[in-house]
Formats: sequence, C-alpha cells, structure tokens
Amino acid sequence: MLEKVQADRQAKLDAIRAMGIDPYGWRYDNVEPIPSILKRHEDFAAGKDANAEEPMPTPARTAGRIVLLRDMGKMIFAHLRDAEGQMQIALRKNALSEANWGLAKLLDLGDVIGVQGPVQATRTGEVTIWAEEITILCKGLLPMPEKFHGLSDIETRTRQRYLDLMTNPDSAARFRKRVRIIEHIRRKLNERNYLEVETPVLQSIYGGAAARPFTTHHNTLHCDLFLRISPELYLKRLLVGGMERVYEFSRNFRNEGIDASHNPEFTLLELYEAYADYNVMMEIAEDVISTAAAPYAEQVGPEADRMEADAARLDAACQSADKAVAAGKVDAEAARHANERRQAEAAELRKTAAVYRQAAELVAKGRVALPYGDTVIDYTTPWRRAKYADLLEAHAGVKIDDVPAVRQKARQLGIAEHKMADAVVINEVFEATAEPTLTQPTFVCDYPAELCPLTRRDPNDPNTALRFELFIAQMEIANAYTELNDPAIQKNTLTQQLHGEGDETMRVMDEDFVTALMHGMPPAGGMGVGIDRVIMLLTNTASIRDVILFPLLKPEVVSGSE
RNA sequence: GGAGGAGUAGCUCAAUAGGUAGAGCAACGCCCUUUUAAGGCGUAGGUUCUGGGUUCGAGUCCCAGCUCCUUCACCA
Repeated sequence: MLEKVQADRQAKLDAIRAMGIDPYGWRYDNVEPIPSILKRHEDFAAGKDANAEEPMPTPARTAGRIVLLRDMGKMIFAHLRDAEGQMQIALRKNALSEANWGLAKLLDLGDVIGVQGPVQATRTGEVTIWAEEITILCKGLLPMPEKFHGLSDIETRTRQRYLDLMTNPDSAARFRKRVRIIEHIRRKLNERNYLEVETPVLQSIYGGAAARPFTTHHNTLHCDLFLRISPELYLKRLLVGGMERVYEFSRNFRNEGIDASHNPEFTLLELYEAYADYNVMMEIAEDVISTAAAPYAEQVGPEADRMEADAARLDAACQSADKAVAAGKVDAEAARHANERRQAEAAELRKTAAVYRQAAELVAKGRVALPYGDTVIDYTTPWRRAKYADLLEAHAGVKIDDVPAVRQKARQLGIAEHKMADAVVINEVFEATAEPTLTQPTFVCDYPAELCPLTRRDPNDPNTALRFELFIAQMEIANAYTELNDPAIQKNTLTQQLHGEGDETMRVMDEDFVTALMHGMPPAGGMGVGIDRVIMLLTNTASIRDVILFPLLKPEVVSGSE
C-alpha cells in the first residue's frame, strides 16, 4: 500500500521532470511570511490603508507546504502552511500558464511550493492568494499524516518529530515558545552584564552534582572521559580567572532513570556572579521567570475562549451526527462511537478551559498567572521564601535538630533510615512531607550543610548551608548557593561521603578545582535553572519529552541487523 | 527493575460471545472554476507489533519477547 502511494508520487515526480522542471526546486526569494500577508490584508480591508496607492487586490508571494488540497477540476483550492501560519491559495486553469496548470494537477498533500498572485477574500470571506504563478520547491514522496486529526501516536511524534511539527501546529508553537523563552533569559542576563560562555562537555573528572555519568573514550589520547553532569566547576574557574558574571545554557548528561520530568540529556542554565550571594540569585530567578511568563499570561483568557468554542463545536457535531442517524444517512454504531469520542474530548476541553479561566481571572486583577495541569500557578513577584527547617517542622511535625524525632518520623514514612546519615534522613523526610505541598513558586532556603558540599555555611550556624531550591508545581526548578570559596573547607567536603547518598554518585575530588580556589575565587552567588522544566511550566506541558525536540528513545530494532 | 495499560490499512479509529478484519481521511479513475476536514460515483489497499501455543477456527484466549505510555523505585 505504502509502496503504491510512493510509486504514484514517484510517477508524478517523473512527470514533472519530463516537463523540464526540477521537482526539488531551488532558491526562492522575496517570500513573505503568511501571517504578514494575512495581517496586511486585514489592515487593508479594515480601511486602514484606504488612502494608500496600493490597488486592491494586493500582490503577494510566499512559500509553504500544502496541507489541504481540494481539486475541483478546473480550479484547485489548497492550504499552504509556513513556519508560523497557514492560508488558502487558489489555482485556476485560466489564471495560470499551461505548464503551470499541468504542474498544479500533479501536486499532492505535503509538497512544498512557492506561489505568487493577488490576495483577495473569497465569497465566504477567506483570504486567498489567487495564484498567477506557482513553483514546485519540493515534491514529497511519502503521504502526510491525516489532515484533520494530525499525528497523535506519541511514539511516532517523538521519533519522527518532523511529522509532528508539520502536522501539529500546537507542537510547532510550543518549540517556538521554547526558543523565545531562552532568548528572553539570555537577554535578561546580558542586560545584567553577564557573559555567555562555553565549557567542556567532555571531562576527565566529572563533578558539580551527584549523578551517574555517561562514559566515553578518546582514541588518540587513550583515555576515558565523562560527559558532563554539570558545568559548575568550570564556571567557577572562570570566576577565579576574573570573569565576574558568567552563564551557560549547559547540556548535561546524567545516566539515570527516565520519566516525565527527567531526560538523560537536559538543559541547565548555570550562572555565577562574583560579589553576590544566594539572595541575588533569588532576585534573578524571580525576575527572569516571571517576566518570561508575563506575555503568556495575557493569552490565557483568549485561549479559554477558544477551548470553550471548540467544545461547543464538538457538541454541535454530535447533534448533527444524531440527526444524520435519525435520517438514516449514517451507520448508527459508527456515529455512536464517534460521538462518544467527541463528548470525551469536549469534556476534557471544558475541564482545561476552566483552569485557564481561573488563571485569566487572576490576570485580570493584574497578576501573572498561568495554568499548569489542573492548577494555576501565580508567578507574581516577590515569591514566597521559606526556611527548610520551618517547612520540615510544619509538614513533618519534627524539629530539624531533633534527630531521634526525625528518624522516628522517617520510620513512620517507611524510609529505611538506619543506614543513612542524619542529613540524608532529614532530607528524605523533607521530600516526603514538605515537597508535595510546594505548588506555588517557593524558595526553600537554608539546607543542612552536609548535603551541600559546594555551598558556604551560615556564619551563625555551621550546620546550615546558604542554599535555596526553587520549587514550582512540586518540581525542582532551580538550585542556588552562596558559593563556597574557602579551598580548605572545599577540599574537606569533597572527600566526605555521606551514607545513604548512593554508591554510584560518589563525590569526586577535583584537585585542579581546589587549586583554582587557592588562587582565590571572589565570594559569589551561583544558580542552576532547569530550563526544560521552566519550558514545561510556561507551555503547560506535562512531559519533558514534549519540550525537547528529540528526547532519548530506545533505538528501534532493525530486523536482520544482527 | 516492579505494577498497570496500549500496539489493527499511510493516518485517525472500529470489530458486540473465539466465527469471512471494517469506516473516514489519504491514494487511484471519472465529474465539477469560490471550496472550507469540499462534494458525488467507482477502484484498490492488511505479516491485526514479533514468535510460539490452545482450538475445527484466534485481532480476540494462554506463554515468551519488543516498543511506547502511566505509575512506583532510582534521581541535587
């Protein structure tokens, strides 16, 4: 079947070649983005250009992929989709050259073409390019996924992301948002005089985090190397060198489990600022994320409207299907099945719309609110700052320095505490009791010092480290320290290993890093921000795999490759 | 690694009790110059994820495996 479609398309491709046309096209200049054409026409039609010289209809030239095709014999309507929009084009036998019309009749869904012609609305009001000339830019040999439902199979959408992007505008829009959010963060940091730097992915000593690394090998150097689990120790070396404000959008690799919020390779923004501390990092985190969220908060209300309208449309489709069944035009069983699906989809839409509506109400009051799953996150600054010890006491009912009580609580929670160091037990209890409550943006401040080998201690309390983690929607979003710059203490904490931290996440001594500190690192604040998770939050996406273009999947087994 | 779910035409999905595997879209042929998921008539299209087993007969039941999803474990 697929072979037949492919053969049909190949035959058309050959026919195009026989006409002396290259079916794979060439450079095509002066292309106007489709949203721009639509906007131009809208402005013109609204009379904003009424005194302009431009004659109606206005000319346009654009290019895109054919995503809808209605061949009516001597006239063909098609929809062209480009990177950010979609519009109708009309191809008419009378309006095109003979060769162009011959080409038009050989077009298929999925082909990429260029079009030129006047823009004018149809009788029913759809803005359309009435083509005077078309150019084939690329012939597709394989069929596109279905035009209405698009591609929904999650595995195919991920493995063949190009199909997801070309058929699901929502998915394409999400990845564009990702790019814009990262641009926004970069701009914000540059405005603060930060330098974007690049540090090694291939490292002979891995550090800066507790995680299992991927290992690889360099052939001519005859040595094993690790893919970085964190850029931290390199960025701090730059502080020593006098680069006072540095950041890196750092792809890190951790050889650990995969789930909805963990991908083996992920993007961590790490930044370090000399003469700052973790309080400065809090301000930066708040500022950068809340201002990134702000433009999307404005769209929440309209999106709720759109979802409710879609749900109403599905209801209407159900009713017309019922009528068709009553009139005996449609198979009742098939209609019932289709209606069940429509109703389920409508119910889902309304549920989601209700959350958007709730967020929109907050936005109307001047707050920066976005939906995430079935809750609303309020990003309005300042964000809550809470002490680790206070949260532990509030949610676990134990004081942080009452170790026997903490251990008893751990046993109640089913944590095998007897082999764990005190600090590890405390953290287990914290994760089980306090973390699930952290839905709204919260800086959890001042961690047990033993857990934080790279963090400076509170001068008034050596058991407390000046560290915060930022939680939003129960996810750990950022992790920041007032950085430790005393080489003697640093060397000491790197050699300690806590019981219960896991054998394979050994702290590794990096002698050169300690040497760097001995040359003097200014006091500094540093932070890591889980960029993929920030994107998840701001795009209301439940799985990290949907915000990474090509997340890791197990390779498909090719038959006969053994 | 544990538990649960899914895998049917290129795509989106059906198949009631174990009894000839269907529909829409896409494709192919014909008609149609303002259509909107265009429409009409017709044609073709299947290793039901893979491999075993039970049975007169398996998409359906059993066993093993593969991939994906959810969840738990793991996870700075």
